[in-house]
Amino acid sequence: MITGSQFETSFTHSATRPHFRLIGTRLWSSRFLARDEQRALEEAVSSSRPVRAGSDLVSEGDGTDSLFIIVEGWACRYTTTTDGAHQISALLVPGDIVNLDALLLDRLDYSVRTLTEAKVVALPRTLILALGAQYTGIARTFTWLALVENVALSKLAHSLGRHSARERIAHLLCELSMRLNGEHENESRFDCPLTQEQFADALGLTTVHVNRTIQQLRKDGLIVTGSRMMILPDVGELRKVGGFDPRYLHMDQPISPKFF
Amino acid sequence: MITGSQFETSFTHSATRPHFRLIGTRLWSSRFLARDEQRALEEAVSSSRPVRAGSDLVSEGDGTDSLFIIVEGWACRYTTTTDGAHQISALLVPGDIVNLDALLLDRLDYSVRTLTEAKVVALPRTLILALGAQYTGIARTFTWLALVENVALSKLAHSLGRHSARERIAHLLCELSMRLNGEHENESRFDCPLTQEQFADALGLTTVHVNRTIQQLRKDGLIVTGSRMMILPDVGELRKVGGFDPRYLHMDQPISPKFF
DNA sequence: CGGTTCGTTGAGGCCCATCAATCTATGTGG
DNA sequence: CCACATAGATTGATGGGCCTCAACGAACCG
Repeated sequence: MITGSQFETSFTHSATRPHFRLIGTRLWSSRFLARDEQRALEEAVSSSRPVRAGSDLVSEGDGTDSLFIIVEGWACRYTTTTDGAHQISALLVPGDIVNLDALLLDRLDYSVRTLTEAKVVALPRTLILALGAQYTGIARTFTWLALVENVALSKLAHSLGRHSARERIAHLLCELSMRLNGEHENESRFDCPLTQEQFADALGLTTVHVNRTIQQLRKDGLIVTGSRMMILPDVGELRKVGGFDPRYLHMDQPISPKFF
Repeated sequence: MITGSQFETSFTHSATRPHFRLIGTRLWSSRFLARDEQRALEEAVSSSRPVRAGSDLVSEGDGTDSLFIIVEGWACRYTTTTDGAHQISALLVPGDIVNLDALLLDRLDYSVRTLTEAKVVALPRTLILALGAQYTGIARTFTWLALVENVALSKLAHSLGRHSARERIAHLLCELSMRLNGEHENESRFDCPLTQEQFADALGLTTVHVNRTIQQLRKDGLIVTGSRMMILPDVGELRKVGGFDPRYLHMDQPISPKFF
């Protein structure tokens, strides 16, 4: 197991090839970033570092000196209670920030573990804070990212509190499809490395019940699964099942002229 | 029902008595605020405005021009799905910010309704954004607030996904006790206006089951309820039942010297 | 005094958990 | 190349936590 502090020491903050690493990330596509602010962030990011599957990027209780961004692979944020039960609070795919909280909280309340082999880059916290003090757009971007995460967590709470197993699974699959593939009317397919146990931990269920419910969805023709491949033949129908409305993801970034 | 836009028009932004309104709020006690930044915020806040119980402060889909802070009374953030089920994602007590998301999102993904008569003050969004651009501490404070809300929502998700009804109720009561009264070893009591239906909506349960579980907690001597009064005779024991660890609330604000 | 809100109680049943076993795929070392 | 180990998916039997439906009681109020 890799603790956060051991982990980040092996990053090199070379300014040699700083470009293009952030392109496509949530961070990069913020509507609040001006061109020079994007460039400043690009120069703050470290080179990418490979991480093995199943290792902890950060652990509960850590104070971490860097924010990490997933460049390749999947990870998840999760909490553990005294009784040993896990709850995954976020699935992290390429472009997502791993530990936004580390920016201003000196104690993390969750752990983050890779679900596959992954590559991550690091942004030193103090550097981001300094950039945020200098560039308004950068400060706003990180606040915006935190607010968007809030919305996603509210949605998760609603799903866990008020939806059946079938609805929860359908909703999660619609969300993953949207985040990975964007808007699709009909078929959508993506590489999904999640085990049924991880589905269970994300949805507040047991693996047994996840299994049976997925079988039911398969039988209904709503999903098709191959080895790590997830196919949603009819996204529209699956959205109805899960009560999925993509707006909460705030993936579109329309510029309302009179916003400021 | 009062929509957000109708609502905020009736605020007056007089600079006559700007002091003391924010004292005790989460916002005010941020460790990131310097003295002059506190003063700048004080001057940005409107006079307080009374709101009737059961009225919506903001509604899903709104774009709202102000942030509201509860000065008196209780409210809740909640989401509704197509099938009509409610899920409360946050209980708001005096000092809490109602709609932090409105700062940078142009579409709210939840509604906020007062649970009692209440008084709120408003902070115009554009003014906060301007202050955030000018004062680093103010920008950081709002980011910090968003991050702390993140942690609370993760905790809620864990509770909904992995805890029994008994544990969820115990946990919520411990949280409310901590937020309202601070740290208590033994007895803690507070005015609790929540109906059992609202408990149910906050905990992902039905009113019937909340009722039976509360009765069990009463029988076990863990809670005593009078008219709107909630008494926790043994907070320590109740914390064990709910698996409650107050650190996630981030209410203490220790200054780690080398944080920046 | 009738209406409304909220709390309480009972009967019945389903969704999902629990426990445990089997099956399959993958990988690893001899 | 096979024996074996391991992770993950699947299946069955059983039970319990929580939901549903429905009714009633209690407190408050115009």
